[in-house]
Amino acid sequence: MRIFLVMPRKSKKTSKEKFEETNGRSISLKELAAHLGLSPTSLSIVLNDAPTANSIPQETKDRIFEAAAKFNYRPNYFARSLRAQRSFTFGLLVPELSDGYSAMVLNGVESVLSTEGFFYLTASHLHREDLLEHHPQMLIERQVEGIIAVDTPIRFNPTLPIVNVSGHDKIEGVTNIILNHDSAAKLGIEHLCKLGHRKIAFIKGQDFSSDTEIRWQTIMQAAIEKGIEIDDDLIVQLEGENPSPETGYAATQKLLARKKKFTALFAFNDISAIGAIRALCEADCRVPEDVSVLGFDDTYAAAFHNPALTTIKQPLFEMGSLAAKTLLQKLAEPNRHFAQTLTVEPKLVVRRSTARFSRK
Amino acid sequence: MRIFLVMPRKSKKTSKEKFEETNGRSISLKELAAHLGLSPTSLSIVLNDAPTANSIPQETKDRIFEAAAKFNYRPNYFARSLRAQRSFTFGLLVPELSDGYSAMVLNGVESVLSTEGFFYLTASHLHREDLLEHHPQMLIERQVEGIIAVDTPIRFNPTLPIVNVSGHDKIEGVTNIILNHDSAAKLGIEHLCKLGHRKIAFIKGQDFSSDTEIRWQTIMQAAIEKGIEIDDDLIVQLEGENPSPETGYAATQKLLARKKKFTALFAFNDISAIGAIRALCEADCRVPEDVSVLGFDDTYAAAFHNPALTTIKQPLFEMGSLAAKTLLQKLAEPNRHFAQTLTVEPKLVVRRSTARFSRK
DNA sequence: TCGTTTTACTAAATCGTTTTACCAAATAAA
DNA sequence: TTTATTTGGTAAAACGATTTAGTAAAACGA
Repeated sequence: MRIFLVMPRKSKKTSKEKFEETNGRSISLKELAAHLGLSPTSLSIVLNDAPTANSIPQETKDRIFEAAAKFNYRPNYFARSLRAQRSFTFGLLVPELSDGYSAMVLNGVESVLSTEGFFYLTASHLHREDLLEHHPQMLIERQVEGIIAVDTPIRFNPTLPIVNVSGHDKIEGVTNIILNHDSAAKLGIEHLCKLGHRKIAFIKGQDFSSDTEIRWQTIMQAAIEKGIEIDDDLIVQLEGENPSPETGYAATQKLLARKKKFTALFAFNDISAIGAIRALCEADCRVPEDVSVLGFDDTYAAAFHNPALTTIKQPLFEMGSLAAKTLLQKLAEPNRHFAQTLTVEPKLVVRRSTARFSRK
Repeated sequence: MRIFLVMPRKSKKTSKEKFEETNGRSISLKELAAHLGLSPTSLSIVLNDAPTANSIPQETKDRIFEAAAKFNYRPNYFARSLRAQRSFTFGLLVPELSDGYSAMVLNGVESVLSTEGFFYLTASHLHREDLLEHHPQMLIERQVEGIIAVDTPIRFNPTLPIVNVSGHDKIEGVTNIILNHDSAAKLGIEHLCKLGHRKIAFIKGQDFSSDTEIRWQTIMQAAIEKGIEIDDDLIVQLEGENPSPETGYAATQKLLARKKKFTALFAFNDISAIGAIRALCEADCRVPEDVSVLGFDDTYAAAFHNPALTTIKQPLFEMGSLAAKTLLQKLAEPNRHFAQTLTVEPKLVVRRSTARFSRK
């Protein structure tokens, strides 16, 4: 079955004129067929360029195309989907939209889907366990053909193709799109090392974040390789679901309360780095003169923060578009075996929040 | 027709167990009916609690409910939608997702829709004229029951209910949800006045932003009322579609190049205020000591910027939920007349980016 | 007792496509 | 001339629900 996304446009009428021609109601195949004195079957065959269409003379085809254009015929989405058992729709599971992270990924997803005639339904789970179970069910009921999860644990039976952006669980049938965390950690640690930092504090992510564990593991590894000692007192963790810098602010206050000296802070992400900078400022620590702060993600907030954040960039848009492309491929080739992980590369983006450590 | 969103849950089986009972495929009404030795009609009547259902004895009803629960029966979305001519879906038109503004509105929309069994399809137009025409068509083809537009001009024939968040065009059938811009402008201007500012610079929005014109008009009005003179040389306008602070940065550089003195800057939104602060910093203007900067929107970025932004808060989440509620009402009461505009109130949020003007 | 109403259902139409299975006429091949 | 193939279509089934228009039996009323 060939899906015709775009009807041949011969006439230059505006949508308004067409609207009036069809009296405001969209025309059905049956009506169009009646108007042409042909059967719906013939129209369907011609409009979809089905195999049988070669036996239909060009002249008839032209008549059909012309009428379809004139009446602005569009196949009814439900009828077609019911028949074909296809929805041309994906489900998107995200924690929350306004954190900057998911939105960037969605942009990438949409950029691919819109050229393929696909749409997507979004569901935010807010890290709530009940929604993590319920939303996927609802999406499946809506007949989505696949699911793209973003920073979301898979708490349901994967009966359809799934791509998980920043997913780390190895589940049959689920492709994870992940950052090369080893590289990311090395980029971060080496950058701080080169600047002379040895006492580095860390903000770990919330337990519910998919990347928390791997990021922490790789950072420890990279630190060991560089001979950096990680002091337990210099580790704090984000708490709570607030998608604003608030959590990073609170965590850093806790860190400062311990009165242990550190010259650099490696935050879990840009959002928490921004919160951290606020806490540091309030404690009369200058960034970067007294403490260097390193973010993660490179969301829009990073470049224009004051001071501009040095950060490890994740190619979020590309991760979104890769997720969409992969899922489309999975649909196109259901029997092909797909890699369980696709890896993308991070980049160090040096701005103003990190600086050489100078003993005072 | 009553739509049963939630099936009675008698058994405590996990979704996985149920999955195995039905052999992985979801069961159809016909199959379920055959299994019970009844007609599909009877099941439909009972499950939907149709008027005729009173003539069915409770015992039979129980059998039906039980079997439906046991086999985890779900009505096929396409079949039901085809028959009922309903999609339980809205279309959302946004300029872009990752600017913080649209995402907050979408959060509000989703919070309402998810309790009503509705989903939404998102389409980003990036302010491109072709997409402004094309996307609504695609959404309508997908049979959305209504459209919520966010900061988006209506370039199509409104054949279905529409709510436009921050829309200002008066179009029959379109309800605009707008901020009380008079209040907003007054809040901003009065705040700056009280702090002693008289030479105020302004960043206007891009021409494509729905709020640009009204915001500018109301600000001028408020300035006149306060006896503030607006110097043409102190007005700059955002240019380009970049959703990052970049545009505000560029605009402010242009402003500074004019070498005209000003003590406060009223930006079009938080994003551009953040860009402006960067430009001011680079020009060795301290914020707020030398120049006060006032933002607009109160997105997540505002509170934790350095310095924290004083801003005019738009209740974006509420605007989204109000939009969703209104659109649902429009569907429920197609003949009722709805107000052409619904107004929400701004709030002044005083933080650190504005301060008293002190002559040096 | 007869007619009416209520009870407990069901057959068939419908929503708007696509697909399968066919048919009649014309043309080509043997 | 007969048979096979191509041409140019169409009728009907299918997708999976809901709804309309019934029907047969039981209960009720007069």
